[in-house]
Amino acid sequence: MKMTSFFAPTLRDDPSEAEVISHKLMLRGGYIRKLAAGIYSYLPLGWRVIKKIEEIIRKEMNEAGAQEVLLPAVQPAELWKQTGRWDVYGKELLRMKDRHERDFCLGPTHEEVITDLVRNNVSSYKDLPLMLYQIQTKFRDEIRPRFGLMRGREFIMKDCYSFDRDPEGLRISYEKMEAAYRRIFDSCGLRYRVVNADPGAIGGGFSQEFMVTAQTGEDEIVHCSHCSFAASKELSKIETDNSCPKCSEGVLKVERGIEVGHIFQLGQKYSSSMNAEFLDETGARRPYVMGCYGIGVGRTAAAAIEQNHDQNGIIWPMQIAPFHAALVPVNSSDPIQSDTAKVLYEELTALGLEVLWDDRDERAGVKFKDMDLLGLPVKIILGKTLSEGKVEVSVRSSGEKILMSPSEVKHFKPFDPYLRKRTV
RNA sequence: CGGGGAGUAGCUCAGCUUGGUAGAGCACCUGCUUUGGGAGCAGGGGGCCGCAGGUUCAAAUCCUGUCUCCCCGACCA
Repeated sequence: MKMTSFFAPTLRDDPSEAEVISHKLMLRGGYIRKLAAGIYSYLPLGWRVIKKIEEIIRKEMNEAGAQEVLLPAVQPAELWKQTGRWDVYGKELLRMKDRHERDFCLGPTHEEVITDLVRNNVSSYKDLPLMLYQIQTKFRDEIRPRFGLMRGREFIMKDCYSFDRDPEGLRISYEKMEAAYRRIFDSCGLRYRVVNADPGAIGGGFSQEFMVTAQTGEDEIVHCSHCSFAASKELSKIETDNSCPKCSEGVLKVERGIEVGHIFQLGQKYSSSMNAEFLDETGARRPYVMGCYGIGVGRTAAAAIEQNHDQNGIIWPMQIAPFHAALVPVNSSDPIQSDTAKVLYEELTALGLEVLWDDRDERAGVKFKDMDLLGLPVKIILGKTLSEGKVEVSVRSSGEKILMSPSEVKHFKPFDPYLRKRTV
């Protein structure tokens, strides 16, 4: 993509409406724009990041045996009345009426809809287990939306639901999901902890949260300095600096985190109230044993920024960066630089690499500042070293700069996983 | 919803106390110079001062109402 034709309106000043770093940087970098409180447009850069995260999620969900569906965002009140949540959910549920004065709501979550779908179309134990997921825009009329994508009212969420015949089946489905979640956040290049949590309004029994660690996180996590023990602070009621209840070798420390995923063992909460049942081998009717598994996609992007940034801007992990590299000819009026840029751009792009070519007629400083703000993992700089036949490859996270010939750029290690493998 | 703060150009803000008909920096457009970390000079475009009403000869400025946005609390991916 050429910068001159790319829609990425960057700002020099922090917008006054933004308080947290991810919100500031996403606005400044031209990733998002606000339409109303807690409601944002994703600009090309922001949408690219969202799609990267979504693809990682899809891959792991599919491999875990879940199948992708897309459920309606607009849902009839009747379903919500069956589970009692029409009255319980409160003002967070955005309600509306159609032209016939029938009650509807904008889905904040989809337990009712998915349970309805499955009860109407699955009736035998032979069809279980079943795992279905979707990636969709949710709406929750939060009392106080804030921090940009961190807590929006409209937000993109991956929600997955498992249907099993018994608690043992649920345990297996849940463990598959937990493992898939670990792979997802690993693949996103994030550091995180898995903590035992309070199921809250969704209900059910056991639940765990996936917390991306960052000093700016809203939640406090107690974790062991020695083993993998971790719990949310309010739930654990454990004092810090005590010894670990699990391994007793480590000492408990507090850390801050951002909740990006939450997985629940729901049990029969929804299937019972909605009469969602299957027939077992004996012909007996039994309610499904359910689990549900959510990931905040936009929040994951925001959390990645909270965890990975510096004074100059975002530092994306390569896996979810909107582009793998920035191509920066320092002086755009230098024909050697622009010719080399064109050749390199075409070569790298043909190999499958996503390159943002800063072909603007700007001074070097402007381009460097902008590319650092955007947080692209690698800058390929064509400048004074070009007279010696070298380009400079600069790593955003470490500041490391490596001189190499233009033809060597495609062999730069960090690009490896993203190169289209050619059949020989 | 309770408490606090703010709405003036695309962004950051000044002007408001003491009413006299709107400014700066950045961004944008044109020209010239410049080209390795947010350049310089010259010229230019852009704002019914959130909205409605009131006071006044006169309102960005004073008064009333209203909407929106942000921060702290309860909620959550």
